Amino acid sequence: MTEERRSPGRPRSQSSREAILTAAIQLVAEVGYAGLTIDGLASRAGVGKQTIYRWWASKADVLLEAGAALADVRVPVQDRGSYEADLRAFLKASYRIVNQPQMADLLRAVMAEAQLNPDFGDRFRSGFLQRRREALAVITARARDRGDLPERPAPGTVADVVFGTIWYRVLATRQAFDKRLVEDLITVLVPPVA
Amino acid sequence: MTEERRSPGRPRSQSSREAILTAAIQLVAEVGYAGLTIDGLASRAGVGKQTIYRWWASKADVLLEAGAALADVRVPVQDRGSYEADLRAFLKASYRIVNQPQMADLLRAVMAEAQLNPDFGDRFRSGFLQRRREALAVITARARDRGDLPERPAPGTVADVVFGTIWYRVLATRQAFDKRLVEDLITVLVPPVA
DNA sequence: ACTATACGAGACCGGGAGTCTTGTAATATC
DNA sequence: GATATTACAAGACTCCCGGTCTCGTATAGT
Repeated sequence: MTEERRSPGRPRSQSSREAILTAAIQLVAEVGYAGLTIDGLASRAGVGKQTIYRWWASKADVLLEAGAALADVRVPVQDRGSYEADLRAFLKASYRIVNQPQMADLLRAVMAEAQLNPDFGDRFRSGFLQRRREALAVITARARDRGDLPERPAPGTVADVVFGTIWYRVLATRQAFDKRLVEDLITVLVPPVA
Repeated sequence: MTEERRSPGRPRSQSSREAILTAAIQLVAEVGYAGLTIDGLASRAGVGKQTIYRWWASKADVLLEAGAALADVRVPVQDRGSYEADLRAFLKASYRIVNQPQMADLLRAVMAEAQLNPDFGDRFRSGFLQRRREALAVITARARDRGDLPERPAPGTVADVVFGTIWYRVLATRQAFDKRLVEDLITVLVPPVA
């Protein structure tokens, strides 16, 4: 599909790219997002500042790409037979991602930057948040076809509740996203017997 | 209760304090939190920078205090007879606060800063987020006494779901917190018949 | 060979955060 | 009233960081 037309000139250095992504994840964990500087990132990665600016629009875009690599644990959307089973699988995959060591710090940094930098905010919403909602929408759409989906709340509200609760724990209470929360969310979103 | 022991020296200027809080709210709406500078804030308020640094630890602390003033619409905790009625009153009061003109921008700024500045994050959590949770806890505790509270989810999860969903809309989707969401949250949290 | 692009290194500039200084104003105590 | 104490507005000052630019070099296609 992506048969890249090779243009003349020196090609992009993949080793530099990976060094930058790795250094970004490390540095956010070490010094926090506020302490993360482009100079520090460049020196840790052993690259020139210009190499960062050439490929990314901001520190946050570097982190977003690093996070995508860190979380390529694809959220499963296979049919598990029922809305409840599908939802449980989705939630478990989500906490597997969120509970990765440096992932919470990374998510906090990226969400913060999205509030400060409107352009990045747009990229973050359309390139990350929206994709997560669409993954969940596959599950609710299937449940609707199956006749499995409760009347209320609307699928959009399901997404608001699921992602809202997870993000709130990451940003606000800093509690772990544990299996207990998975079951509580299912209790709340899947009607008892119907 | 607060019979302040007056110390010698010129007292704090209340007019400067109010000018700073007002200017902070205006400027966040005008130039965004990222564009809000201490110099700009001081000059808009007609005060010296030192006056800001003397009373607040950061821009975000100014905003937090300004927001408290803006939202002194106290969330009602009167007993309305049932868990559902109490919860509905709480949610309606919450959206009345969140939907104030400059409130969403202010909340976004403060939550972002809480991720960047750990010290402010602690103050924000204990001085704001925790208080909101406690207000809601009054309602769930009363429901428990009344025999009105569902077994699941636990009160803590109720708070996670309520505040999480609201914050997610503010930070992520930027959808309005409307009456539709109030009813959806009640549908989700209050069991149909019990 | 020639052109085009990327690279690491680092100089450079502008702006904002935070501190400090100066001269003045307001209050308590004597 | 005199003195001590604290707050005030204004602005100078330093430091650090983001972002751009320059330089010499490296790696590709033509």
